[in-house]
Amino acid sequence: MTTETKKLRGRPRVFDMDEALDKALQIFWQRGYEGASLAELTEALGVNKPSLYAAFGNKEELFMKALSKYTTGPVAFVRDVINEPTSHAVAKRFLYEAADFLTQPSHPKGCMIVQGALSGGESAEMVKKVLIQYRNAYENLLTKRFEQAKQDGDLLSDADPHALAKYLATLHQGMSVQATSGASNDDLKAIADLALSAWPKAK
Amino acid sequence: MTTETKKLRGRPRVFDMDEALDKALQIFWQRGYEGASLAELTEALGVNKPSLYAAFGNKEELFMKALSKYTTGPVAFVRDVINEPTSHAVAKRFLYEAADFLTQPSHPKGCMIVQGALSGGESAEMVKKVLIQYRNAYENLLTKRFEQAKQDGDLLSDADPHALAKYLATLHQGMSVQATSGASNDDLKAIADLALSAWPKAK
DNA sequence: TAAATAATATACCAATTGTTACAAAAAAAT
DNA sequence: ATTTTTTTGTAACAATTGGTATATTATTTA
Repeated sequence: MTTETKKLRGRPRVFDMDEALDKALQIFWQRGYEGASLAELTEALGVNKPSLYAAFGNKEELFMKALSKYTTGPVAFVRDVINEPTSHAVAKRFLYEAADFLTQPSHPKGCMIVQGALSGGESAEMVKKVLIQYRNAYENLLTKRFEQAKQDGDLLSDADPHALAKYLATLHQGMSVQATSGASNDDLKAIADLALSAWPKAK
Repeated sequence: MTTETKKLRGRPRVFDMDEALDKALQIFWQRGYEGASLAELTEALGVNKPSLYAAFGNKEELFMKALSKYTTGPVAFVRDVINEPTSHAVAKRFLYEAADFLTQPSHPKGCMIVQGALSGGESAEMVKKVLIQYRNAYENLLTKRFEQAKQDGDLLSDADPHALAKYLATLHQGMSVQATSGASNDDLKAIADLALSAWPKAK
């Protein structure tokens, strides 16, 4: 029993918070933080503004919660990537799964962490910063994995873990832009293959 | 005499259209289409709204004109890239100049054609489309250059010009995101070097 | 000097932005 | 049955959005 439904008093909430957050995620994913208006959000969620504010706080908090759901939901798989046995396998799986994910027709194209708030006005500043942190966090994860690969002898001593991680992150971010612009899964796979041919050989 | 200053009648314009457009470009470059408000634009240009509208049309037209200035100004150099003698030289110069340009401290980080309107509300739809066209146009330029390289024997017959062009475009777009997120010139150069090591050898 | 022309500044417009007061409604607790 | 608690719906809020009407000012032409 994960969700302990304790008897709460007061008028019961008419909507499911998790479903609502999911719908908010879709909107933010597609429109970006500033591009998503509260009118569109409440409309899509089927929840009026006071209820939305009571449940999630303001727009920024709603975005952050949707973002959190994004990282533990749709893109949770990327954390497993580092468990591949070799650095090459890590890179390959990362780029291939990115290609699949970014072009999936079941949800908006591209990555929310990349496109959620790249540019924008003053009001998007905080969201922008947080998204940069998310991107850096994942990049650091890859860096550490490739440092490990060096210790394993899987990467030669002249390999640069930081550069390799940034290379993959850059490709992912570029592929995200490509996907949003209409690139197909095959297009991205071809890019991934080309990119992988640059991968340093093991000893 | 490029600018024929014909005697116009009526009250003379108090601001320089070219300078004003340049300032608008900076704002759009940094904020994106939707993120740039008319208040910020008029403030930065030192021109009040009626004058701005009389001179450039509405916000969308102003953006398009700034975009046009962008392509014939700051990023005009990318058209020369295809004149390099080999496909590898084209790729190298493209990525290196991108690294320099995207991190230059004299103007906003990143590329306006990438970040100008990746996501956004309904009102940004047209701008979004136009930016995609610009990106595709340059990608096609690279594709054609690499098709030529195949005919030249500079690329082997199994090379895929389309994929190579998309590979470079993707790297550029990813590097643009990286630059906006704080990556340094050296970071981007290291990415470029790695990316170039994937380049197919000539016969 | 007067007429014609065009850009200026102020002040406004309706529509939308994110956010909230407030009263009615629905449940549990007393 | 009444109180307490919480959510709901309506309706509003000030601020900002992109965009203009209008009157004034500055210039050239006649």
